[in-house]
This record gives sequence, C-alpha cells and structure tokens, in this order.
Amino acid sequence: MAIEYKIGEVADLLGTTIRTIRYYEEEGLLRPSRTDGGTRLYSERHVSRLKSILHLVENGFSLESIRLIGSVRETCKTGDESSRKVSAQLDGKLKEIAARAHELERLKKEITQAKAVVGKCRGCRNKPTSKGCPACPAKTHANSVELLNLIWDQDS
Amino acid sequence: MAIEYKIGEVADLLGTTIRTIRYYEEEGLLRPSRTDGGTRLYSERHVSRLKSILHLVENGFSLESIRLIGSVRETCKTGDESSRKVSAQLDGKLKEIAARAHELERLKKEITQAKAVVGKCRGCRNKPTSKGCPACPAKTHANSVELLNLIWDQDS
DNA sequence: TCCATATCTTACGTTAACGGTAGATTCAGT
DNA sequence: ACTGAATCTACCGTTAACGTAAGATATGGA
Repeated sequence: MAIEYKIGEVADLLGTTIRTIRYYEEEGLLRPSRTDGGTRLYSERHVSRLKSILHLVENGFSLESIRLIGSVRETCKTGDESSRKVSAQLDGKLKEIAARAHELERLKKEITQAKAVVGKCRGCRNKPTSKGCPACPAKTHANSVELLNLIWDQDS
Repeated sequence: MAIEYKIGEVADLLGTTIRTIRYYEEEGLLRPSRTDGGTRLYSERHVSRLKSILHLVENGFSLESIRLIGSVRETCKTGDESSRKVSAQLDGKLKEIAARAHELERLKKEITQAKAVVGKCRGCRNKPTSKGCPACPAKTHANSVELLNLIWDQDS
C-alpha cells in the first residue's frame, strides 16, 4: 500500500502550516482522501501537487491564477482546438514572467547604480544640494537613477 | 515659477488613482506642498518620486520596504561607517531580486516544457493514465515537470 | 458673484491569504 | 479501556493596500 501522510506531517515536510493546507483545500486546489473518522490523508501525489502550488505562490501567483492552470485539463478534454487554448493560457503565463523578469533586470541596474553613488558618501551631514560630498546629488543623478529620487529627496 | 500639478492631474499622468496617492502620503512616502486652501500641489520632483514608488510597488515591494529605502539618507547622515549600512541595505534588495529572478527562470522552463507536452495533445478524452494520447502523462512527466502535477492530477 | 467641478477630511468597507481559538472528535500507544 | 497528542469544524481576527461614500470646502472661469 502506498504511503499516506497526515496533515501535520505534510506541513512539516513542506515547511508550511496546517492552516494553509486546509485553506487551499477550501479553495478547491487540493482534494485529499479521508479516514472513516474524517482525518485527512495525503498521498505522494497530493504532496507533490501541494509543493507545486506552494512554489507558484512563492512566485507571486494568486490562488485564483493557480486554479486556472489546474483547470487546463478540463478545457483540454473537450476537443482538438482547445489544446491550443491551453497553449495560449500557458503562453500568457510566459509573457507575464518575461515582463516581470524585464522589470527585475531594470531594478537591478538601478540599485547597482544607486549603490555606486551611495558608496562614495563619506558621512556628509550636508543638505542634498551641498557640494562638499562627492555622493551628494546633482540633479543629474536624481534623473538618471530613479531610486536616487527616493534616497535623496527626503523632504518631498 | 516651476510647474505644479494637482492631485487629479498627477493621477492621470501616472495612470494611478487619487486615493492611492493620498494613501502614500498617509504612509509618509510623499510630502506635497499645499495651497492656502489646502489643495495639494506636486512639483516635478514629487511626480518623479511618486513614479519611482509606483514602479517599486509594481515589482512586489511593500510600502514598508520602500520606506526603508527612503530612510537610507537619514542613516547615511550619522557618520562614515553608516554608509556601509546603506550599502548593505541595497545589497539586501539586490539579493532579493536575484532570488526572484532565479525562481522566475525555473518557472519559465517548467511552463515551456509543460507547453511542449500539452501541445502534443490531440483532444483525447481519456483518463490521465490512458495510453491513447501522446500527451497523456506517464508518471515520468509528472515528476520531471512540476506543473504537470497541477494540470493532469485533476482529482487530487 | 455664481456655479460646476475638483479637492478636502473622516471614516467605514473590501479582498486575499491566511492566523488563532474553542469545543468536540479521532488516533495511536500502552 | 485509557489517555495525551493530533485533527476536526466553525467562526472570528488580521494585515496591506487601497475603494467608496458623505458632507464640507476650494478653485477657476463666465
């Protein structure tokens, strides 16, 4: 007989909480079996499915959006051209990811530049417009690196 | 005199809402000036600062975390070694971004693979264990591509 | 001055994703 | 059979980031 886990074991295994697991079930994302007494039992497949869900959540996907991925097969069952619908759904996710990756890259560059500027600061106590400190910003900085707006424009 | 905008204009300009802008002010992220009557006035610098904030929010940063970036200068003012504290804070953000980017890359690969498998489906109406359809999963699929757990394991 | 908008403050409502608690029931070891 | 630990259901609480509505005031053009 296949191994089955109780909810507490699954929570420990995946580093999540019992409440979270039950919540996903309420939301229709998981359907464990039960003992006669009502205790939930999770198979290996249940566990790996849950793991997938947790990974997606970690990456900022909403439960709603995960539900959509899960319903892909239902769409797929109905016919030939619906396989393309499924592909389209996944393509949508891919675009979403590409956009996010692009924005992250932009942010990374910004922070790196901001760090370079801040790194030159030797603890000046001057106003941001002062010329005493090599790090204190000219407008040029503030314009080229968005983040510096946040850092230097303290009285806006 | 420099140009100043009213809150509605700023909202239109940046594609956000009046409520959001006021909320950021409540949270101490923005300090526009006022007319004698109390109407908020935003300078170009205010606008670009707000734009930065909106970009960060779009990328999943919390207002709390953005407040931290904003307070960097205050930390910087106190002395020399605090410049390193600032750098450390920015480094933290960089690591956060790197981790996210890595996970996104993983997800991208997964979805691509899942798409390839689904693409082979010719509209089968079989159970997932069936052999009639080249896309219907053997366990091997389910294990190598996490997403397929979600797609095919519909009754878990 | 008059009036149509726009903005103001105050305050309660909303949504997602859980957290926490109570009181009853089940499980598993002895 | 007994018992401590785990699980069950049901329900209310929480947090972030706004939405929405009311009633009062400000703005800017004819």
